[in-house]
Amino acid sequence: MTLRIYNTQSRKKEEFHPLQEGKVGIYVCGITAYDVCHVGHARSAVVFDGITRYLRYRGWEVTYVKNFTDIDDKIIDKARRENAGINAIAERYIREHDEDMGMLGVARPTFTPRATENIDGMIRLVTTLLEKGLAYPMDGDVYYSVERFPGYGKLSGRNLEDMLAGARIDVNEKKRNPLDFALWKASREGEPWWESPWGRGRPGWHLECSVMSQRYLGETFDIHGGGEDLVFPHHENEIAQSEGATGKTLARYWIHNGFVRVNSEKMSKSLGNFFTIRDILQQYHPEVLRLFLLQSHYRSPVDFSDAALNEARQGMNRFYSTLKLLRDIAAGGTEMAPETAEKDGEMKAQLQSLRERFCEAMDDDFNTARAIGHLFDAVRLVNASLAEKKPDVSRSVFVQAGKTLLEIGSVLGFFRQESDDYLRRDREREAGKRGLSVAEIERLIAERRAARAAKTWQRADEIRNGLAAQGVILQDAPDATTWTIA
RNA sequence: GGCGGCAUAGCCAAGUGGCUAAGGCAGCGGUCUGCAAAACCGUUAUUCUCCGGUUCAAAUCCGGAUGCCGCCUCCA
Repeated sequence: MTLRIYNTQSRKKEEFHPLQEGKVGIYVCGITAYDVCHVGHARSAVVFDGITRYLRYRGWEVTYVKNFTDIDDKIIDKARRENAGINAIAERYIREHDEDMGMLGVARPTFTPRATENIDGMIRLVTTLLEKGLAYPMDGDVYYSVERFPGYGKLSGRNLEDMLAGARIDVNEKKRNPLDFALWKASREGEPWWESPWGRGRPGWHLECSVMSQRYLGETFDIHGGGEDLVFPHHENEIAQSEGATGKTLARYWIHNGFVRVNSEKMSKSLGNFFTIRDILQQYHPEVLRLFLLQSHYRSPVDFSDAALNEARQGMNRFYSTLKLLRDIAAGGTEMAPETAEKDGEMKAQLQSLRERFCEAMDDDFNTARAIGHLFDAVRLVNASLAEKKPDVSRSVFVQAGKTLLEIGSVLGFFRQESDDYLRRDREREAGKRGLSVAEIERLIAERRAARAAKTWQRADEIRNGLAAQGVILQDAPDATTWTIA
């Protein structure tokens, strides 16, 4: 089976073959560290986390590089407003980013370089571009001359004439062509600076990625990713810089994730319609957010809402409820069929088929939505066997089913928690949101158990209906009553 | 103004030329249950925004219309 990836540059799905047998190099543009991350950042992180996990699951050795932009206008502004150093600002938001991503279960990239650690490399790259006649200095700035790079526009499907025809480009008389972009900016009063052959200044935004990707992955590497808003101009400019300097292809496959929307509009800082990751994780389990994000294909827009998250929550509860059943079986607490059960072979075949269908879906441009569908199929299969009075599948095969679910789920970053803990935390969180007291709920349940034991059904039903009116749903089992929030 | 994307059930969402149009949420009927809930079984799109075309065959390809969105300025 071959992995196929939609390449932004060709606008087609292409077969993926890494440059080096058995190894994959991937570079993803990270955040500018000037504020806390919102759900849009979470999507990008979760999508590329899933992609790298799958590439590893498939057996490739993956080097995953994700940078931090720690020198930029917005960081400087923020530092000024807060009367702090830019390092302190960047440091703070990088730390917060790492915390958020940690909570989301995003695995750390192999390397997380920062722009300011790579100034020397950037100066060298600008020097090369000047030597090649692809850039020109102007009053302490250095600009890239887009007309001198023949492939300019190839990633985003634009050409210079069309772009110039559109009148929305600000005029800067220092530039020879309005589309030229700054490689190096002379520093103004009070701004941070580094010494350079062109005077004291600081790098333009696009430069760092060209330098850092080459440093960790080489002149040509396999996959370059980021949010779709980076296609133009950021990634187009990276190509111009890197390929202009080396004469070699920068990245062989370009992957861009779609936006998170709110009421059909892009979630963004400037529109002010964003939700921070940490706020959402107060309301929902991280895996619920992951499920919400991965239930759509990574290139489609996804509309963020409380209702949508709650649907994902119901789905995740379905997974964990089944995992709990399987875990209880593994612990030996459930009476089971003998090891020679008649349907063992069938179940084993289904489990193998689950693996295959999962890989088939993921091989088709990381179709996590389809893959998750298969996971739900497996849940139904297991539940159906367990629903029978005498399951005709033996314990060891159910144990195997649990392992398979955990194995496949882990590729998507799911099922990282013990099912009992997950379900308990879900109850408590949801009760908290509604201002309900867990102790009071459990007291009423105990009272109802006594009523049921005494067969005073009226009182038992009164308690249950009262709780149900508040959204507390009871589930009576022979040995205990559990509860959940609707 | 230039360039591009999307439109599938009540909602979310896979499916990109040919078997019964995945899956989730919600709903309905049944099994189970003291009654419920969960789970399971069944059911909910003769049809994929609309109009034309290509084809033996189209949600899937082509043309047009309508609607929504994005990039072109910082943006995941």
